[in-house]
Amino acid sequence: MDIREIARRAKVSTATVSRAINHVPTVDPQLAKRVWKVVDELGYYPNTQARALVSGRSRIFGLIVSEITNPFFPEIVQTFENLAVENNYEILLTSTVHDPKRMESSVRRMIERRVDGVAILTFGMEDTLLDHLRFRKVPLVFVDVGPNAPGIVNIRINYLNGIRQAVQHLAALRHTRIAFISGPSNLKSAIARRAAFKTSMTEIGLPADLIIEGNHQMDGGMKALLEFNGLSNPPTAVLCSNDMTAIGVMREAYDQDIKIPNDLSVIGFDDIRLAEFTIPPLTTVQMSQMELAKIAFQALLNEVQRESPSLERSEHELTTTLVLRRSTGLAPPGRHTAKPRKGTAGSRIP
Amino acid sequence: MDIREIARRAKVSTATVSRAINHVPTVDPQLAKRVWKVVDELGYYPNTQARALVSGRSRIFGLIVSEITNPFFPEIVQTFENLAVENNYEILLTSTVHDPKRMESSVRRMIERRVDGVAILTFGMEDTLLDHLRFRKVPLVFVDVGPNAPGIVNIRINYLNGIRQAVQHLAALRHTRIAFISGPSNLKSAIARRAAFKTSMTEIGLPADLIIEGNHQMDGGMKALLEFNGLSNPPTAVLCSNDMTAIGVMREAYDQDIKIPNDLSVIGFDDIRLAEFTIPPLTTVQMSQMELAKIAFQALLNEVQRESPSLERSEHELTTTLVLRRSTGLAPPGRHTAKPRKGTAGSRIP
DNA sequence: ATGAAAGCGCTAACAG
DNA sequence: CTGTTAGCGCTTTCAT
Repeated sequence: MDIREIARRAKVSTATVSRAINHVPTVDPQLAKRVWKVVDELGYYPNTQARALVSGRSRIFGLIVSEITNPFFPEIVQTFENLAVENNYEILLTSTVHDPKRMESSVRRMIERRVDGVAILTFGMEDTLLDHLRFRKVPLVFVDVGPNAPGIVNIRINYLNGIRQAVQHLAALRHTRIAFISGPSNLKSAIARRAAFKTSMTEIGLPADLIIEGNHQMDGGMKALLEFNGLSNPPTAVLCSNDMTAIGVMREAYDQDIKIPNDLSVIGFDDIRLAEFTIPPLTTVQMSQMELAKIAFQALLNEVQRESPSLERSEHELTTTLVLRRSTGLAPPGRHTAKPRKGTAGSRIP
Repeated sequence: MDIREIARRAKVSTATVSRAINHVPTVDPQLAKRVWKVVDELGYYPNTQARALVSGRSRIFGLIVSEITNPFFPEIVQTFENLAVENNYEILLTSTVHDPKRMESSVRRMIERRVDGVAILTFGMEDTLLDHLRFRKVPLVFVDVGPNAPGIVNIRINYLNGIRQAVQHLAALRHTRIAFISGPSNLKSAIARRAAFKTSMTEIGLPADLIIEGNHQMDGGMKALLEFNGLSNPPTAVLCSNDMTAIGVMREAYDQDIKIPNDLSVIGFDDIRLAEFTIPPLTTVQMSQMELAKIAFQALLNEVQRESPSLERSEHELTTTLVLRRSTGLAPPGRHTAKPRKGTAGSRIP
């Protein structure tokens, strides 16, 4: 069942069918009605492959993420899809799973399917790979910082705003020993967060000397808390470079029978959906995944709809902000002496 | 840059280029080498739209889920994508977000993009919608139960196995007051789980009288626990129809200062990634999302690679199994008198 | 083993 | 306003 079949049955030419389907205003309403009638009767759906082939636009946007199982991404993917549906786009989702081969195949898949634009929401991607996309003039959107070139859209994150709020929130609760568990030191976004922490502490005259490098995973948070507690004067509050790290801290605290927020305050970063469901609910710096997805999608759409290619790279800013839940509280009294802490909890069943 | 450009530069016909690229064995190795050289030099990538148009196969599998933000799905999507990459397929991911309009658009999108098969991992989809797919002879895979028709693959879940293990685990820990929080009663999968619970209880001579209907969300679990605690003889263990419900129970227990597992044992269902990260880590019935994705993908691939259309619907079974973590323990002593429970925890800061 | 050419389903000139 | 027709980039007979 193709456009000719429709044309035959509606007794018009294929061109008219095409025009009717695409709502070209010049077509006679009578004919249009006839065409639509047949279309509906036969359950005809245009073949997008053929459309793409002739029009040169696939109406597909690529979306490259690190891994979908990373709780940071589902919300983004969902928002991106919602916008795609609204705008008659499809989304080609690929994940790099931190594997160079998969990064390569992601780019290859984007090119093979002739996507109209790509949002790259993964951190750390070879520049040479991106050149393939750039070479083909595929509109690109980056987070944090991408190559400095025309037609490339950049979403800059204001990490400082939220992290400053977090630090000041803790200070207001009379914490002075505030620690930071960073992300991997080869991640731009992690570096920026740590820098924002240092700045925020310095601003209010507190030393930013309690910093341990984590890995943005739960076990990194667990290990870091263990280390902090080995100190003669452990922190009373811990700010984490992402939520998974904070969850690790809370888990380790649970195992050690350290009460949150009474004995220890914890703040995360990202505000993944899960943060609402932890025990206690996690106070965290929100980097709105919905906002991020919206900005990225809209930027792509602008780029595609623009007649003349944009000559300058554009910038967008996404700010971060603290959301209070229940993992932070007043600094424990007598905080300058290490509180005696129990060992691991007793044996469990089974 | 197209196949003709390659042909010109390699001084062969487009047919030969096509054959070389597709590794047709009859092509002269010399020529093939020449073709590949040019392909690599120019960074040529075949246009999949054109390929699909002429071959009639898009090499795209559709994947319909309820919502990507439901923690049950990311693992499935990731596994599905990994398999797709291995097999040179692309995946068209759509979510219904429980909206009839979106269900319709999901089906429409699948048809427009001419997918080679669809895995429907969402519960509750109009049969009339599916008819559009069936009509076009698109291979379909369902979970639980789909329409009984040729060429439709069915993945049947053995709910009983895991739920029986859960019930018996609790019984072994001397629980006799075991409650169940079900899912929405219009969901086939939820009904099946509740039935499995009843069967399992009856088998060992325990009454299955403590059942409250939840909603597969956190708040449903919270409310249910509240209700149970209003009883003169509240349960000492709660089995939940899914993990989010269990997380709600644990959250409410935390608010009520009920200790898990000391005062109350909790078991979930699904074993979403998050279950490992709760406090305490959640004992739950695992329904392997990886397995499910693998079965679904493989079934689709089989269907596509088969020469003659299969005449009978095929069945696959996925079993469930209990995974022990730390949310279950011995029934509290003197369980037949309601343990006095404190009210909500004191005021919190901020 | 290779090439010429038809055609997949659609859109967009161009003609009328 | 409508129809005719030339391709979009590729695969695949059918000849050679």
